[in-house]
Amino acid sequence: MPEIAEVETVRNTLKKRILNKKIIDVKIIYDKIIESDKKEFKNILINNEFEDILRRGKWLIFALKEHYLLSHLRMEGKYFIKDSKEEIAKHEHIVISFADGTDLRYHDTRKFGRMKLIKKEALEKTEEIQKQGKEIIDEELTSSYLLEKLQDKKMPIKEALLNQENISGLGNIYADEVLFASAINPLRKAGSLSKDECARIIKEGKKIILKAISLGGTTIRSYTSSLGVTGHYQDYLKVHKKEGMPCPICGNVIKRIKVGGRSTYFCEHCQK
DNA sequence: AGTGCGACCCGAACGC
DNA sequence: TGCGTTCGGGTCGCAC
Repeated sequence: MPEIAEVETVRNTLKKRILNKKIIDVKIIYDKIIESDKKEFKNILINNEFEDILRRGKWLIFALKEHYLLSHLRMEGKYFIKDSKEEIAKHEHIVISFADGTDLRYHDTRKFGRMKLIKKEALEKTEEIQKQGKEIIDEELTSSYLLEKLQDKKMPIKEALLNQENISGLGNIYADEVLFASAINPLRKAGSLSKDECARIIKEGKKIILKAISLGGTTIRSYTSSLGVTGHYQDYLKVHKKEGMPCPICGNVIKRIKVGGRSTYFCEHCQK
């Protein structure tokens, strides 16, 4: 699933449902999801409680008493809240049971998601967190910052936007949308962008992501974020998944190409 | 260092 | 209907 808008939606939804409830049981059904020690995972979680849920880039960060549980949903990870009495469904890999008779269940069809338990003081030293670039919605993200990150890079700008070390929070869908809104061709060499073009990416990126967050993210195919929340940003997509359809600005046909192995949709006429 | 590609997984969509 | 193929809202690791 996750791009930043979806992860933020999950965070906001879960915060209302699971904070400060005592954890009484943990079932690990598919253990490769957990990158840290599996025994410790259970031991630390049981009798603990979630005090808060934070986010850094696409990482969800569940705050326990002395630890953080880092969770990355990758392509299709979802969280559901269910009655503990309900049978474990297919693709539910981690089940965290609370004292009030409800479960937080991690569901991941493709098993790409990852979880990792760390001590609180280790957060800033944790590689996954530490290497994240400034967030697309961070007030401190400036065109000079982006210009410097892209400097000398020969890779296509689309690929550079997907690398979370440059800017964090954009994924394949929104990268296409941001480049379209900024009138920049996805194949342009990242290092060739002007400061003004960097400013456009930031301005349009913020606008798009904030709107997507307000709409609960994007639902493509049957993806619904946790708890059956369905995003509605897909109604606003201008180029992504629109191959063969007319460009909403000039009417030319939207093209689909591969960039860095990922499907990329754009308008040749509007994006030079 | 930079780039390209397979791997991780599974199901849905697509082509015949 | 059935069957094989392709592809994907992400990221890492390995080979050049």
